[in-house]
Amino acid sequence: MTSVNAVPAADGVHVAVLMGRLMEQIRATFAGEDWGGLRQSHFRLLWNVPAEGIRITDLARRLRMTKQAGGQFVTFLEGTGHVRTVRDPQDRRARVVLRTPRGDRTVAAVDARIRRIEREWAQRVGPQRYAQFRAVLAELGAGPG
Amino acid sequence: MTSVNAVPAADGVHVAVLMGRLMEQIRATFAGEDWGGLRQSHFRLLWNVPAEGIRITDLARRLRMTKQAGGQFVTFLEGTGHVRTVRDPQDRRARVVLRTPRGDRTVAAVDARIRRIEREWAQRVGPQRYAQFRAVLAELGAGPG
DNA sequence: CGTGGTGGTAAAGCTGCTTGACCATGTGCT
DNA sequence: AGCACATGGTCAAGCAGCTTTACCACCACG
Repeated sequence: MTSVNAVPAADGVHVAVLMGRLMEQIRATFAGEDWGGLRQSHFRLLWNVPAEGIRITDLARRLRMTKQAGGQFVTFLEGTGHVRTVRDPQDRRARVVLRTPRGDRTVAAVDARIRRIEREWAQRVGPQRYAQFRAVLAELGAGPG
Repeated sequence: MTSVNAVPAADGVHVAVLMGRLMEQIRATFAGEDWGGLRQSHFRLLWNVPAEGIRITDLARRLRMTKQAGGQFVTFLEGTGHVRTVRDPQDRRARVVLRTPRGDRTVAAVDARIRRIEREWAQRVGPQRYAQFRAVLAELGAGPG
């Protein structure tokens, strides 16, 4: 029996490895399906474009990347028709990124697909245990910063 | 009370995002410290070199990357003195990768650092809840394949 | 022996970024 | 009105962490 303060890491595999494996399961699932040429990085960006639109700089800050990187992804997704951009009338320097109907559909589809994966996981470990798992994950993910 | 089958994902943030945030916390922690020029990818490789040694091809398969990529990392870590390689006397084509004492120390230090992060997390959500979280994570990470 | 499989390397290319340089527009001050 | 400085965005180059393609060296077999 381990002491009360012990973290049950004695299996020799630490959290980073385990989370990496879970992430890999998601990655592999999506990689094995046809998502019209979009990859995870694109989903991540698209997912962070709110309905009201957002400036490239703000989007980039949200994703913790440079505005240049943000701009590259926006250009790509504009080419595939998932977002469009308009000049901000209040500030003619700024471009506001908006999701197209196609972008909306993609986001909805991705959300649904992930929920399906979560349901499978919940079944594997039991819905209640999964709910607890997810609650702790949310608390830790909310984080100190 | 949610239904028995429900996944508590209604916060609109899915697992992938949450896990990404946790991984980012680990990444940022290591990035803010001096690890002698080694990065996460190097730790990952080093961590998968067992005491008895391992062939480059087997190491690469373990990490689910090509043998070429494996070879590149081994070359790098050989340059930094964290691993050494010897020709397999049974099969002169093969190179066996072994950790040096320096490599051993690094692995131990990384393990200790991660355990410290885990202890912080356990304190934040409570040791018991963290233990449950980690158990579920291990089960899901063990995976179907 | 030769024929095919396996261990490894070399070179080029791709993704997902970053850094640095720059221009255009906005904001505040005088 | 004029100027300084900040901010939004783009262009070009480069780096990390891989993959693909091509190849050579050695092994195992019949």
